[in-house]
Amino acid sequence: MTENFEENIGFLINDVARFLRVSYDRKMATIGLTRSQWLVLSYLYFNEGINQSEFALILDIEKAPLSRLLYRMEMKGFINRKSEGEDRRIKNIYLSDSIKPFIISMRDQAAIYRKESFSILDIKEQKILRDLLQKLKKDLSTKVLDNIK
Amino acid sequence: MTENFEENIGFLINDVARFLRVSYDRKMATIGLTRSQWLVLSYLYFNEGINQSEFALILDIEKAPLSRLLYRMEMKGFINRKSEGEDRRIKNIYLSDSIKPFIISMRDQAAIYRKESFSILDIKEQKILRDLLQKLKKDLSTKVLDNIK
DNA sequence: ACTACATAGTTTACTAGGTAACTATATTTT
DNA sequence: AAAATATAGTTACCTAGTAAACTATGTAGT
Repeated sequence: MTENFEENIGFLINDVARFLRVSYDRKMATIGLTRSQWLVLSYLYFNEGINQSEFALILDIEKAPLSRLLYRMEMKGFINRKSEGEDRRIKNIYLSDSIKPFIISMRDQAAIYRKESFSILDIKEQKILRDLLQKLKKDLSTKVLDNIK
Repeated sequence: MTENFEENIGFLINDVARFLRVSYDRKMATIGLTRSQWLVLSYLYFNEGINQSEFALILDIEKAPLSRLLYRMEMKGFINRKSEGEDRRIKNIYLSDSIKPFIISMRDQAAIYRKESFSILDIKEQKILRDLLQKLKKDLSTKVLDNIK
């Protein structure tokens, strides 16, 4: 093969992301949550009352998939949505009382899992990786915006 | 927030992977292909006649989504599947004649796009990133297997 | 030969992401 | 004030992934 797929850095990033994602999902499934749901709950814990449009920006997904995700989470009783301001279009999102006690331990589990997942790299290597990824992410996000406009 | 999401290396990897994925998908959409379809065609170009189970292993996805992906690609006339061996369960996959001329230029476009995407990092940094990711991937894949068994 | 097990591929049900088109409500322009 | 435009959120349709249950076919054990 003229082009080496194993060396292809684009595929590599996706492979690593998928490994993390899949095994993370499996862990979270044992407590009845998906990765996306866990993420939503974690962010909400520090931003209760945020509206959907702002939340979509923070999570960096489109409003449409967020709408569906929140619908599912509302059905499961994890969150509630309220139109409470002057602007009746806006829905603010709140954690349900029943879910709050779980969030801290959920975040602890996630931190342990993350530590395990990256244990093959020493602290120095992890910092290098983080710096390179931050540089890349920043550059890619401006490039994506350039292409849209 | 006690936990810094911007510094979280797990999220970072997923963010970068998503940026690459989404803008890649947009590029490929202009020539009527999705990223998965492009990948299937590229691999097939060098492995015509492979069967679905082997192909799923190489692509590292489950047989179920591959089955659907190949179905869609067959409907679009990109590939054909033939049961030609002794074992009548096995389907071998071939590129259609009409698609072959496009594959080279498709791969060229992908290479250009990849070069652009990583241009913010110099060659040395790209090598460091690739090495760290390969190390991580190798370790994660064994960890995933450990968790399954 | 018959039974049990294994394998190839498909189908179904779920989560999750994208875009596009839509409704309802606000805001701006004229 | 009315018309045009913008924004918040939803719905519909697409791709794509996991998992589990299924069909059809092969293989191995007894």
